[in-house]
Amino acid sequence: MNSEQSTAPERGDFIREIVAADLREGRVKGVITRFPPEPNGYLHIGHAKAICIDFGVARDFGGRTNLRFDDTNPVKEEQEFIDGIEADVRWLGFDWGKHLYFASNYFDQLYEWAVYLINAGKAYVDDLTADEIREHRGTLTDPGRNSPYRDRSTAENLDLFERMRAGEFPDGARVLRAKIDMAAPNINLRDPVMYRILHASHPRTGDKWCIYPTYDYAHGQSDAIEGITHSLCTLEFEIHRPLYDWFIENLPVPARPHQWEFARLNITYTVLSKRVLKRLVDEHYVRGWDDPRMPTIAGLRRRGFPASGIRDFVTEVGVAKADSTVEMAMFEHVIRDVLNRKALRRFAVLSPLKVVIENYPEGQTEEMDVPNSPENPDAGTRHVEFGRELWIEREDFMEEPLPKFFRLAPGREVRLRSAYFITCKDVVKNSAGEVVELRCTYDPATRGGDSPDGRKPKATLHWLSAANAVLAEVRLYDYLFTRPDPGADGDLFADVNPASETVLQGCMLEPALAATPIGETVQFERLGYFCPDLDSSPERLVFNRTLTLKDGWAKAQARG
RNA sequence: UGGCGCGUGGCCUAAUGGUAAGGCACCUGACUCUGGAUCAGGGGAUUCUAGGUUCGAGUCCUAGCGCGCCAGCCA
Repeated sequence: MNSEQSTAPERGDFIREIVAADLREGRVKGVITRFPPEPNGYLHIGHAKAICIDFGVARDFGGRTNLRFDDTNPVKEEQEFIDGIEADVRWLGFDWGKHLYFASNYFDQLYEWAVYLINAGKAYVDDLTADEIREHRGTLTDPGRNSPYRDRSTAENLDLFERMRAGEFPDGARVLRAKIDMAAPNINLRDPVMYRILHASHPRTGDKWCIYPTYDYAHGQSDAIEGITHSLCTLEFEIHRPLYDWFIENLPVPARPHQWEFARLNITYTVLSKRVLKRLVDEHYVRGWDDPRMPTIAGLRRRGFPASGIRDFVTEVGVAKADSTVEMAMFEHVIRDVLNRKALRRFAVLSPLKVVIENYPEGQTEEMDVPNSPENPDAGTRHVEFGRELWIEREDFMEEPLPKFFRLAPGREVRLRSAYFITCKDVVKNSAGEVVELRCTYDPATRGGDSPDGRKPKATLHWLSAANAVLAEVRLYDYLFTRPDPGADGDLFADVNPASETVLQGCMLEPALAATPIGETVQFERLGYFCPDLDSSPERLVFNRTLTLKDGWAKAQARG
């Protein structure tokens, strides 16, 4: 995925146009981008957009992409997240080769450069507390005031900074700040903090450091060290660019990376904020970061959404600078498009209703040939056992059919897919009046699903032989939130959809489905796309519904 | 209120000064052994507003309005 020698697209999104121009006009000789996650949680589909852009742009111009962890805050970061993020990027289909880096690799260099700035009179140690610093910063409209420690001598700054590093001071006692302009209209330029004291051990550097660089100080220089030509990120960092540029211009860095910002992804009926996702996990609204309802990469994977579909979605959405919220329907459309072409068809009955074929010989079975994929004849056919006792979907029968209901009803004939036409002769009920069994007859002349006399039933049902269907649990998923704009009028957590998961027991599957590998999504005919859950085992099959099929009947019903 | 950015059908995106285009969604119809898929068609935009430059403006200029982001020792 990263080694294609391709030519630049003649016209792409605004970022690709910039890159093409930089190449054409000789500002850069090649293209190196980077994907820079902080390992403080799991990646979500918003990150997938960034990943596709970072790796996609480099690939389109024959360049390369580094995976660099921006691990500058050890109190929030964990090895678990590093591992998870690597796995997610890889699963999405991207390869950083040997270019795996960590901002923490540059801690020594960053420290040296901090000293360089102190010597240049452009950084100072501040003894103000966090509250005092905030107070001195001013507001959006009022300029800030200089710290009383702003004009310390270089010698004193050097001494204090060295002692900060040596661990002489407790957390929060002092910080190193860039000396820029406390009256700058851009608040990021009001003497931003470069280093803070954090007596915390780091997943990578252990206890070597007790002072850590801030993201603002570390990011641009890390890009410079790696020779990143185009530092792509989301819009909220736009206002920080002048600060990155200030560091780059005032430090003897080996290269001058340029940052370009694009709008982050938003999708209706879900939320793409690490902070909120973490709360959903911590407060048990979901079972974990990889819960199939989560918009995390791990959740999407577990839910059965193919990586290629996620990539296609990002392409479909495009890259621009205007804030936008994409409808979930667009995501689902792209996923269905991929799955319709790729997914093998299988039979499964989620809510089984017994059917007895009265005129079918007792004890007889047949192997029916059923296509694996009508979209792709090369996928061949498989055998599905037919017998006297069958399961059909409870919803496929109505004792008193509504006007536009085409499926089975007393006296009506329907087709069982790739099998026979059957006609409902009788309805068996229990003492509560519930339908528990249908007595039907079949037409032996319709074997395979076609009638020699040209009869065409208005409905075709999926079915399973009661004798060999296997039992499974099936989990149905719906939107995580009840409204397209969760939290828009108040508490976001009050908008969590209480019916986002429905667990069905006693579902019947085609026996072959028991061997479906994790990671494969199949279509249960007429029902939707499903995949085995991580909880699934040969002893206890568990399937997730990835997505339903588009359902005109359900839509008409909902419309009334 | 200061700074930065952004305003194109319900949603996303295109146009590179020359007849506002495409996808999603929605609505018809055709076809169909998945009420799926596919195919054909349809409705829907005074390009935020007002001025200006120009033979010609979604695009350039000015002003206004609206929205987003920034006052972490988070990223």
